[in-house]
Amino acid sequence: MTTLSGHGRVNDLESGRQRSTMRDVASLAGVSVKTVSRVINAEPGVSEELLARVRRAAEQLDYRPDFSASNLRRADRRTSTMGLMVEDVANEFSSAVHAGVEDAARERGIAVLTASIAGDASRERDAVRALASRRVDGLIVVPSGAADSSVWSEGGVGIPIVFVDRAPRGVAADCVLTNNNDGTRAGMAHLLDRGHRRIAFLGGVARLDTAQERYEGFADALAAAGIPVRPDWVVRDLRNPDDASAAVRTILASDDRPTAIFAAQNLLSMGAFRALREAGVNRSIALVGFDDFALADMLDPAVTVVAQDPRTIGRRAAELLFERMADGSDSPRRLVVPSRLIVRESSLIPPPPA
Amino acid sequence: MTTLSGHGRVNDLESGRQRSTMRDVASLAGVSVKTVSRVINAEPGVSEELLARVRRAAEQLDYRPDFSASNLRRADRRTSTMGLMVEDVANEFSSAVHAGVEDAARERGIAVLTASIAGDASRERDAVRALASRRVDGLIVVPSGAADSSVWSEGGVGIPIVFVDRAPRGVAADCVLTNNNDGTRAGMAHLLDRGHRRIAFLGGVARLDTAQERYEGFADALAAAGIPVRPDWVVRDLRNPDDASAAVRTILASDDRPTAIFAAQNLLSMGAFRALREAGVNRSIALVGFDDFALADMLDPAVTVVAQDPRTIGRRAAELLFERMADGSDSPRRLVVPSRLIVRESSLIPPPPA
DNA sequence: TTGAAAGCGCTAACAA
DNA sequence: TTGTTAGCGCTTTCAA
Repeated sequence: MTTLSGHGRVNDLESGRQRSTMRDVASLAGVSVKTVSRVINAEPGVSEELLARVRRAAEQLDYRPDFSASNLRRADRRTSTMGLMVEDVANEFSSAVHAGVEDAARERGIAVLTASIAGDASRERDAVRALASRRVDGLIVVPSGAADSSVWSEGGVGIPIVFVDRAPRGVAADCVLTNNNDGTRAGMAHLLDRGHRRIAFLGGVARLDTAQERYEGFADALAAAGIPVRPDWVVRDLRNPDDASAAVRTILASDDRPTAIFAAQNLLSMGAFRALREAGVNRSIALVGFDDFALADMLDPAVTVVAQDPRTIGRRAAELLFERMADGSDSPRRLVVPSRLIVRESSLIPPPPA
Repeated sequence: MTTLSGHGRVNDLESGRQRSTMRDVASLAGVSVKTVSRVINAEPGVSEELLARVRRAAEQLDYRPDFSASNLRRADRRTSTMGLMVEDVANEFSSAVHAGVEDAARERGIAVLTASIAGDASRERDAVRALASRRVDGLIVVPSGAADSSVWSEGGVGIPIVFVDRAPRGVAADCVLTNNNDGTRAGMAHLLDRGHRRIAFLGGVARLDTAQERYEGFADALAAAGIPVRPDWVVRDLRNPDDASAAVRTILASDDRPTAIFAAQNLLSMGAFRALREAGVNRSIALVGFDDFALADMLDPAVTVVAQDPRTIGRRAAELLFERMADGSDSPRRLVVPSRLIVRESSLIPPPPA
């Protein structure tokens, strides 16, 4: 076995191979199991002497309490474990949310189980089942939009859930969101202020509220400026950077080019930037993206973004979940973590003189 | 409670609130618990009729097996849960490893608990304890180097561990590594081929084998070319992009500048690039980095890297762990996932004519 | 302050 | 093919 044995520990032989139980500790300390239980759980009412004896025995046997056994018998049935379901743990936004969730969870001694669902409905179902079977105390979910909301009613039964980034339609639940519409309007206002009138829009999976709200923010901003939406400059349902690059190439192929592009998500901004650069127009067509991303400020030109704060979003979601688990009152809460416009260079490109 | 109840399901009242057990299913189906257990675990030898009856009852009650109870009784005591300890889940390398681990784990129905340890020895200890108490079947660890290897002997007792990226000193265990020395030499050979003789080195925490091997690769490459190491151009123990930026600024401040820089880690490459760009020399001093990173190819100039394959590393580590859990033979295995040089533009900058 | 007995939800071992 | 009994490691309940 690669199982590590205790290098240089005194009692290698007794403790090394076999996991010791409370009973082992009890018999070594010469007390009852219940006394050991009291010591391990820091319950009051154990004499100093026994306390010391039990501790020593536990140390000697390298005793580790068994969460599942404890949980099984315990009245509240808490596992001190929560689940986090995201699109893809390797994605910059998801992993920042994850980090925020971990921060909050660690403070409370709660462990985090993660599952990437990759926009796949069946994986979404499987993940819920897997987490439910492991009796997580709660769930934080960035819904993929692939599965309909029934997953959350059938599957989530009995587990408190907090949704992040977007709530599935028709399910009233706690959620932590970004102000998508306002954020997009702020980005658009900035472009309009700089004289842009011909602006293209690159949007994500339209079924998601997030994407929908950002599109509406775009449309609202144009409407407020008295500019009609040009359907040929609006491409939605884009799923990855390559989709976005292709969309930009198509738009650029026309004689009638926009002077600026709004990309509604970080992967789309990256894809758009790539296409602009490959076409050699990265310094002549303006770009604003929703979501910040690493090195956005190091590109040429540095990309202006409407930045979300995914780590804070994750932390708030976890805190909301813990409150939920504790009180369980019946009014779903909706938290908005504001976005902010970070003006860099890509939006400062003026429209060409007509 | 925000706990979701089954929207539109037939048996909301029975199933909604209370979690049902095997006993509930058994009594609803009119069979014994053991029969239900057989059905749930797909054991053979149950008549078609009872099978159907049990399944219907389970469905009706929205029954979910309880992993911890099952695990408690089961002979092999497997929890079908594993742990992953990384520096920081939000880091690009870590999260790619995580994704690879998840890929392999999902195929086997194993859930992944994650913990970020942020190079903090006490967090490393806490995480091991937390995971051990939850009885994970195995552990994949990217050691921070902050804690000494005793964590892995004291703490890891009884749990199979696979180390990734670097193995802690003095512990013989399975690990999955990159060919750090070779990779670095390949990057250096490329720079030397292009005529560079004055090359600076930016290294990570020197205590880690990874960083040490990369430094040795650098030194070896210079030695082979008959070039002495210039101590003022070697900066090690850099922990983040800012450290790297500062180091580059210091190096640039001297009259005697290098013509190229080798950065031994992705965060350091980013920091180095930033400093070069801010000094306006990003197009005149060559740069090669270890580790690829998002948008490296979109920078100006696109950054040449020695790319690791962190997702594959994660997958291989998980597969190695599963083998370990299954067989448990006693020879630690060491897997090397090769890196490869991706030549982009930053290394094609020639040294200025002497 | 301490401990004995029962039982959490499930599966192993065995019996019918 | 089906069911019964015991017990996994722990906490609850209650008695000493």
